[in-house]
Amino acid sequence: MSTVMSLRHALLGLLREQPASGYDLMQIFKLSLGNTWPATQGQIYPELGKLADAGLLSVSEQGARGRKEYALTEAGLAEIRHWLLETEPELHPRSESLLRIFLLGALSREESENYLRWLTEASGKEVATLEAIEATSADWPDTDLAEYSGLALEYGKRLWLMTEEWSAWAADQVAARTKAKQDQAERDPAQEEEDQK
Amino acid sequence: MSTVMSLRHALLGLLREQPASGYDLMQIFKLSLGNTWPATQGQIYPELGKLADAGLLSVSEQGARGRKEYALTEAGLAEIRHWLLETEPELHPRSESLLRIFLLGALSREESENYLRWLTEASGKEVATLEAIEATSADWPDTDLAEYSGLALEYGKRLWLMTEEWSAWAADQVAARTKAKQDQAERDPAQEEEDQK
DNA sequence: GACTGACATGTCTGGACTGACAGGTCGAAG
DNA sequence: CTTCGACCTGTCAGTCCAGACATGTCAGTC
Repeated sequence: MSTVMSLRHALLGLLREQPASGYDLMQIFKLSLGNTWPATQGQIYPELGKLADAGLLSVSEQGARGRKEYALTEAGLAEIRHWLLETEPELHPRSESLLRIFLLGALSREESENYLRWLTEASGKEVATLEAIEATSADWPDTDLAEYSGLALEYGKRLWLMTEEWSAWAADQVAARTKAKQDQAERDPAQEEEDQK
Repeated sequence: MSTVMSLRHALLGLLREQPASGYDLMQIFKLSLGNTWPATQGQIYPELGKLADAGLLSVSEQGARGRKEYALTEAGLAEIRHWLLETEPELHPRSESLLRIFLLGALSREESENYLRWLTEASGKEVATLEAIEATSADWPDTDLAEYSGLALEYGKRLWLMTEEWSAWAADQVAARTKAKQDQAERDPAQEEEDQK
């Protein structure tokens, strides 16, 4: 009950704001937490059941169409606090993006540069998206979730801005080295074939 | 064979540089890729077997103590290239760090601020670690992996520097809001109890 | 000649996650 | 009155992965 499995904590955290059904939570995941912690039905419904069994949630209301509304219990709140305060954050998660960088050597220099240029563009779009969200956030309700969402939003903006700058720099680096190799090849044609490989 | 499972690509990528055994690869993972893509024995050995069965690797040498050295095949290289060029990068991976920010509202303001201050400090240490690694990188061999590792290193540095700055800013934000709420409470004592909760 | 430490390979259990499938209800519009 | 779309709940097969466990070999040294 302690290792990773943060879906559990995401659900508890959302239910801290207000009771909700599995269906409601799916919508919320799509709109708000989806980028941060994707989750599908196949996970949410069983997990809600387990959490209720464990006493971290209670079924606060049974509605139409078999709707079950869950509410956070004291034990549930304690579990969130325990996770935040007493378990160590994972500072080095698996990073597919970084892995791709490490493997870039398997491509030609042109292809690598293209990839990095594409990343620059994609990062710029992410920044724009987040700025658009920020613009609508003025009329958010004054809840804790909204306040801390604002901090998370700022983090996202800085992250993508950083990625945009870095990838532009990295693409330039690759391009510069391509050129250096070409110059070298002109000076010493015997090397040329090997460098192109 | 196409969805995620990037351990496969990490292994293929490392074997692109030179043939190695499962044991060798474990050491390399610990030292170099470990922060980016952790992997354990329990995963590496079965995966090598599968990759060899699929023809993406070949057993290039059988040594003492049952040692099996694997080498990348043409099909293996093609698979790396396919992954890099034709599969879409996951731009929004699960982020435990961000999830923690979203849930910070479950803590008191003091606790939240402490967490953010701790993060500032931890980020600073990460920057220092990466700078130390960078200092030793001057005498790295002049391979593709080394070149692209350099780009990845720079990414890491910028990421942690950004995190350091952001978390310091976020802690200040929380502190400022704490103060604002206190001032308000002094003006309107009836609200005090609710705000402290 | 016995011990130790690095070398080297694997298996197994159990939890997390994806993507697809399956089934049922209610309100409103045509 | 029927049909459609939104609502609402779940299951299942297959993969991925962590952590622990099990097994054995070789080189050097005391």
